[in-house]
Amino acid sequence: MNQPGESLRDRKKRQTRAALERATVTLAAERGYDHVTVEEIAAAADVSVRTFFNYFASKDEALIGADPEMAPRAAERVLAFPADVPPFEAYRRTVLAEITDELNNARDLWLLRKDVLMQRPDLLVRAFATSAESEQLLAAAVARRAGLPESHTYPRLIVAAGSAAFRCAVTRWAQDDGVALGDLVGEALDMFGTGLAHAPSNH
Amino acid sequence: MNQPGESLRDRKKRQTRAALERATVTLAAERGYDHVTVEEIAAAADVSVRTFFNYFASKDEALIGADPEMAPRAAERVLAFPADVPPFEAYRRTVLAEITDELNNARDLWLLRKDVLMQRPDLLVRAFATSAESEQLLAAAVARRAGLPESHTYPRLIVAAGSAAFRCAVTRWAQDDGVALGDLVGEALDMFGTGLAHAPSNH
DNA sequence: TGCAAACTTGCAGTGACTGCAAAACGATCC
DNA sequence: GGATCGTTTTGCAGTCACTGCAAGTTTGCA
Repeated sequence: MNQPGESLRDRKKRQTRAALERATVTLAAERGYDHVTVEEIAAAADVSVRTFFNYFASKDEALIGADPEMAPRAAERVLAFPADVPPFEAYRRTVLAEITDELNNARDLWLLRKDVLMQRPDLLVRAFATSAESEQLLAAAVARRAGLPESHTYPRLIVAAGSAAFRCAVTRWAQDDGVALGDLVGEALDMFGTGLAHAPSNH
Repeated sequence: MNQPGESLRDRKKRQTRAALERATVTLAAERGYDHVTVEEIAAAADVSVRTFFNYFASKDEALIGADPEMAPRAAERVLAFPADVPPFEAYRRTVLAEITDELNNARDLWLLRKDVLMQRPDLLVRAFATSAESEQLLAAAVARRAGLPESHTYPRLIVAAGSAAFRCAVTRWAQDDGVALGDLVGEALDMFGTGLAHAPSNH
């Protein structure tokens, strides 16, 4: 018995991963990130500590909910846009689409993460460290769209700009209330698109 | 007895810090970052493990040689440019000046670091996580130059772009041989300055 | 010389993370 | 409805980064 692409096993794995992510975020939001041990997280998700580390390489990763499928999916998205969409624009739309999806699926978790990240901004950066290979994958996709070699600086900068935009946006999102995260990311990416050389006026 | 700004104590502290940094980088380059323990590093620098952690909050920090004086110094530099230099340009020149200084003082260490970072690119990102407060400080300086409130996105993006540019540049520097790091960083910052919307042609 | 402040050190403890080998579990084939 | 095989979970023992604390040592200064 085996639905194409979703066996019992697969379903259980997704559930376990989700439970661990959720436990990490909620506990961290309640008591503060480093007043929660992996042992407690594992207990809350009803698995052993060792299993926690089978799913996430670190506590940091679990907090951010690092999803191994995200990078390949995003890369596909980048490549799927019609040929006349410029590479930066394709990347921009991909990022915004991913964020929209993510917030639709797990807005509550992000609201909790916000609280955690507000107190420990470094976790945001640290969490992105994991994604070195993900960045590589995305950069390759952007490079292909741009007709440039993978080794070129441009696609890497685009991807790095995406991380930077996201980081800044989350930081602001955590401070200002009532702004949509997607809007903030979009705004930041626009600035990267048009260039930082000219300062915006202080209206 | 006390030269203005450089007592015996201060000198010793700088020496210890430098010795720890050097020991970390050389040992990591020789054997690989995670085949070196803090205990060994401390021994090589002739201090106790506990002292290591009095100087660096983590092994990562020691590898990168995180300098607590760098951020304030850079902030001063940003503010020191004549008033007609636009904020992004001031930041750009500051970054390039810092890199030049750093390479002049410790080029050998950076060549070793290059090897380590080539094998563990995530360390570069992780090391930048430490500097959350440094970024804050720099962003404030840029904001002041731009006549914008500290909470504005623009100065934060500039600083984030600086990190991104540096990261990308080091990565390329580690791969291509015979390029100057400063040039790579300058090139990347120029792209951020003029905007990423238009892809460079593949000559 | 002697006191106070700043540094260094050892120690004991916590907790993240890993490798390994055994047990539990799910898929598959007869 | 097993027997079997690959996958996942688990416990366990061990390593190592990192912390707080309470001496001990060194430096700055009067």
